[in-house]
Formats: sequence, structure tokens, C-alpha cells
Amino acid sequence: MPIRQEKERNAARSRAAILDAAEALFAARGYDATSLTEVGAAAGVSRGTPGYFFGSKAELYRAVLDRAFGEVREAVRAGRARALASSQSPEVILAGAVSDYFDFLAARPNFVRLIEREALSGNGELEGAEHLSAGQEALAAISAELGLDDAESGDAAQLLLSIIALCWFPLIHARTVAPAVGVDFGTAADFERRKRHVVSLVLHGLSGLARSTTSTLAEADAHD
Amino acid sequence: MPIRQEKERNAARSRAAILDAAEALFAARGYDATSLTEVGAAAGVSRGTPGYFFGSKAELYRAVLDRAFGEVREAVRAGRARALASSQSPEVILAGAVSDYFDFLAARPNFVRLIEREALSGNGELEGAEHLSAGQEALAAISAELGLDDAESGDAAQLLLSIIALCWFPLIHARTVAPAVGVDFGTAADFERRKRHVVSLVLHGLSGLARSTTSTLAEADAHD
DNA sequence: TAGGTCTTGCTTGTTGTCCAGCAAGTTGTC
DNA sequence: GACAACTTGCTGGACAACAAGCAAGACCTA
Repeated sequence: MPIRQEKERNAARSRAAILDAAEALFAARGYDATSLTEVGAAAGVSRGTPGYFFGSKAELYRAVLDRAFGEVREAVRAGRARALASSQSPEVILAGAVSDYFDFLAARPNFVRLIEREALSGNGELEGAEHLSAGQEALAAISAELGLDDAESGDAAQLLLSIIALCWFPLIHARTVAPAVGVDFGTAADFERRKRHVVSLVLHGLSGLARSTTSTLAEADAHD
Repeated sequence: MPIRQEKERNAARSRAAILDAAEALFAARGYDATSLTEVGAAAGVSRGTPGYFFGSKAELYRAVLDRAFGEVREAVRAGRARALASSQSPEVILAGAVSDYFDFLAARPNFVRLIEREALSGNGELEGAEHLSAGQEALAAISAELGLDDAESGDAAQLLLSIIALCWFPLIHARTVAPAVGVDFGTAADFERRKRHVVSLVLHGLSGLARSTTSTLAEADAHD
């Protein structure tokens, strides 16, 4: 009877471990600052294994990005379905969606960091049309929910962009500009307060956007 | 009279050229991805000159950061002085300040990119107390302007953080998430529209923040 | 000519990629 | 069922490319 091996051969497990390690390292340190040696070490495999499975460092990076985007698209789709099935007022639905989006991102800081790095590097790695679908779906959902026609959907796009900006920011700058302007993000309660502020801002902006709608703002404001 | 040299020796000029080139390259590609060879080439000097003037790559980077922060602090100070000297209503002043801030950043995209990279890298390079002063000054200015006491100034900090987030976002994601949600940033007019949206959002948020104030929102909304 | 400015050659270290090889299975054959 | 042939998973050495830092020297100007 053979002694229990410390690590059994398992391609799927190794691939996933490498992908996990690479995602964490790329998000934390950036592409150039992480070596395949580090990725291998973090994944519990050797220096050469990432190359064996993914061909090259660039392809590994691409694989990390693809997986992350897949998860986000999935989440957006689920959130949209939930919103459409709901019978709440647009304000309440929007407040819930923003709140959920905020929480989703807070639980996956790697995703925001990866996109941020991509955006800064400016190589059109993200501009492949496939990656845009999550955003397009979200926009369509918001426009439909708010009952905006095509002419007004530009406003919905602006609002969506603002939502994204507001939700992303604390994840990146919790230790830089947030403390510089006197906002702490030490505890979960700090994030909760920030979330309430974002939801409130968006709802007030919404009321300014569609002035004709009867305001159920007070009700929606109490969400969360 | 000597024949005009193609390039005369001039330490101050070389230093500045290296600083400019390094700022652009660090902002565009990041610290690790830019070599001193590239910096030298972009500055019109040789490979070794950046090292001669700044000692090491790390010190050059620090110098770039210091210069950029100095400029921003200067601008915030000037904007604050202008606001304090004004006799407009708080809403109008805030709208003008947000608009000016938006324009200032749009004219210096390198600054936002550098901070963003710093924030992502997570090394506490920005946490030196000196760099925080611009944010603190801005917060004090806003709190004073809106007549908030200490208990409410937390709300002012939240609002300031939102302003920063909203103004920074288009500069970084004009080619990534903006097109993904259907917002173009091809022309100056696109930026103008975005700016109006941000100002409007902030003002509506302000009205929600201080409900007791008599609303001069319509007036302020017409700003710019 | 003295000293600051700037360049070039060199050293040392790191990184990505290629590749030969080996161990653990898997399949086929008798 | 046993043995050989073959595939797959994974390792670690070799190598070329390139980086930063240093030092020696060239060049310019005062």
C-alpha cells in the first residue's frame, strides 16, 4: 500500500490553483511585478508549471481576465433577473441593485483591481466586444426599469457610470485618498456607511433625472 | 561666437526633461514597466543620466510624485481662496468648485494615473502625512462653506469622496468601462456632458445632505 | 585646468521561455 | 492478470534578453 502522496497529480486542480494565485498576484502587484516563479510558489507547483499549462505569461494573464469577467457577467445577469422579477418601484429596485453591486464588488476586490490596472495600462485588452456585454446588459436593465426612451437613455448611461465610479472608488482608495479626506475604511461599518451614502446620492440623482415621476424617494431611501 | 550646439549642457533643463519624461512614462506604463533607458531616450539624454541626477530609479519616481502633488496642492489652495472670496451661495460655489476640479484633472491626466497606480500597488508611498494636506484643506473648505458642524462634517467627507470618485473615473476609464456602458468620451463635448452630470449629481446629493437649507438648487444647477 | 555634466562599458541579478527528463497513470496486448 | 507502450503532469537546468547600478572617462564651460 503506497504512502499517501503529499500532492496527487491533478491537472484541473493545478490549473485552478495557478489561476487563483495568478489572479491574486496580478491584482495585488500588477503584471510586470509578478514573476511566474511567484505564481508557481503561491500555487504550490514549480516554476515551470504555469508555462506548461498556459503557454506564456501573457496567456495566463488573459485567462485570469477571462475568468474574472465571466463571474461578473454572471452576477450582473442574476441581479437583472431578480430586479425584473420584482414588483417594487423603480427607486426601490435601483437602490437594491446599487447596494447589491456594492457588496458584490467588496467581496471581490481582485476584479476591480484587475480592470483598473488594465485601464491604466491602456492596451486594448478589455476592448474586445465580448467583455462589454455585462455593462450593456446593466444599462438596458436600468433604462427599462426607469422607463426611459432612447433619447433619455443617455442619462441612464451617465447614471450607471456614476454608480460604477462610486462603488469602485472605496475599494481602491481605502488607504490613500479616503483617509486623506477624512473617511475611514477600517471596519465593515465604515463600508456600510459609505454604501448608504452612495445609494442616497444615486437616488437623489435619479429624482433629478426623471422629474416627472412621482417621488417615492423616502421609501426607497430606507432600503438596505 | 560659437556655433549653436545641437544640445547645450544644462543641468536644470535636463533635470526637468527627465522629470517630464519619467512622469509620462510612469503614468502610462507603470513603475516596473518603464526602464531608465526609456526615460533617458524620451528625455533626450543617455541611459545613465537619470541615475546621475536622481540617484536611483526609486528616487526619480519619488521626485515625480512630489512634483505632481505639489501642483495639485497649489491648485486646491487657489481654488479654496477663490471660493472663500466669493459671495455666492454655497450651492453655486460648490458647483463651480466641482466644475473647476473636473477641468483641472482633465488637463493633468498624469496625476490621476499616478495616484491610481500608487493606490493599487498598496505600498504606503502616499501615506506620508504631507501629501494629505490637499485633501484636508478641501474638506475644511467644503465643511465651512456648507456651514456644517463637526457632527455633520462626516457627511461632507463622504460627499467630497464622491466628488473625487466622479471626477477621476472618466479620466481612467474613458476607453474601458465608459464605452462598455454606452458613454463615449471621444470629444470635448462628451466630457462637458459628463461634467454637467457630475455637478448635477453632487448638487442633488447636497440638497439631500442638508435638507434644512433653503434650496437654491435651480440657480446652482444652471452653473457653467 | 577644475569641476560639473553627461556618456559608455561593465557587472550582477532577474525574468520568461525552451526543453529534456522523469514519475504516475492509461491503454492495449497476450 | 501482467507486462509493455504510450500519454499526461510536472520539474528544474540552460539560456538569451534585459534591467539597474556603478565606475571610468569624455566633454563642455567657466
